[in-house]
Amino acid sequence: MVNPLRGMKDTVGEFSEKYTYFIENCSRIAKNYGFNFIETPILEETALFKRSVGESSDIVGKEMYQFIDKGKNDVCMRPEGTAGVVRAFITQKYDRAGGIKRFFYHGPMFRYERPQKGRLRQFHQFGVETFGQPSVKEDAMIILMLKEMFDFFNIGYRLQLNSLGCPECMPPYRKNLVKFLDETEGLCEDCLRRKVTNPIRVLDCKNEHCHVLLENAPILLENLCSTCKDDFNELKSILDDFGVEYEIDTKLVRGLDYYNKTAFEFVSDGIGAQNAIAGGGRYDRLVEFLDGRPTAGVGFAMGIERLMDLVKMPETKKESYYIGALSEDSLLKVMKLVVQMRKSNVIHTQYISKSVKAHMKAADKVNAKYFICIGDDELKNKTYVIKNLETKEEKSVELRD
RNA sequence: GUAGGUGUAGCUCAGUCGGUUAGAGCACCAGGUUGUGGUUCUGGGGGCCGUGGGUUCGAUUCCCAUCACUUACCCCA
Repeated sequence: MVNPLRGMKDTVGEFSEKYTYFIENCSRIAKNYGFNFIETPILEETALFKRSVGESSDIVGKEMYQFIDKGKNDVCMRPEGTAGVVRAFITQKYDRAGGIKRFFYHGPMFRYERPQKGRLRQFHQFGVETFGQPSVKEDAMIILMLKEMFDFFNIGYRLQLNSLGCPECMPPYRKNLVKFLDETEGLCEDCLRRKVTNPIRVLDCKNEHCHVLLENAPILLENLCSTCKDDFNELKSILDDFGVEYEIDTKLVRGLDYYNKTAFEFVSDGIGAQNAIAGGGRYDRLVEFLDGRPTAGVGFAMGIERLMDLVKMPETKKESYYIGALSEDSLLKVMKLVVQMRKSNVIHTQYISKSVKAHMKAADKVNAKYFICIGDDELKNKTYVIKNLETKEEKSVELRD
């Protein structure tokens, strides 16, 4: 027997129904907010992810499905969605055209990690990206959109907010932080490495000992330039106005290198240790890092698998038909009726003749609302009966050729 | 990469202090007098007890190894 690879799951059964339901409704809401569907390739040049997600990130450092293809290209299966969308934005020369573009996407992402609850090697994200809109009002708007999606599915969450500053205030802060780290003894190995590669991520360290050492570290949020500070305050005030609750987390830095200014994460309790259900923020420099014209960007991604346990499907109302044959002679007639009715209805059937009772049991099994059976009597009288299985009402209908 | 937990029917799990033919519930199929369902009743199919080795007269059970799944660390969605 061939098993699926570790950390890879089939989309099938109940999960498949929820998945479709989720994508359909998120897509609908995103369209209402002015976003258009985009799909980018799963395979991209490795350089794309190295330059966008960042070599210092764990994702690029150790979690990528990377290989050399038959054309000797160094390629990767995408570990996240933003890089590809930004690349597509530049490929289409939208950066040169100017204006505002909004995209939503969904599909599989790949990271070579140890699977656990809420973490797979192939998982699925639904995400959005806005290009060319530097206003913090857009940041607020996509958070409101995310809230609307979660509210639609009745998913509880906590929103955590931070600001990562901009090219004006981040570098001096970073210098400050590195100085502090240099003076601090006893940091864990990872932090010593991060101090060089990406010092901001030291703040994010889960090591308890490091936590204690970092208590007096300079705080990013208190060292923002006036523009960043104003923007962050405006974001908070908009969210207040819309009644969106949030927590400020000065240590929220996120694992990807491309974020600046607004960074946020939606977390949910009770779904295991992997509790981030959505994350996003602003990435105003990313387009130019990837050789496009400087263009502001902001977006988020949701982890679909992590949300599926929290999504409850609405009661589906019965509406399908079941049509069965009572004799060998009526089988063909049943098939004709089935094909004709399938033009506008969901029809279940079976290719064998059997008793009314057996057919009705089969009709119940597929959750049909209406029941039709055709046997020799029906062929002779040119009529058949439609039975409503819920109300038990029966209605006679003419059987046409 | 590290640590714990679990592998028995399609699914959820019992069980064997080592001993004849390995069980239940659910699901599936058939039937309950010859054309009216869901609940019920009866019957049926279906298991190399994860894999390999060791101890033993005898292993699904004890021991070792291995693989898979799972949870957690780490990191993230």
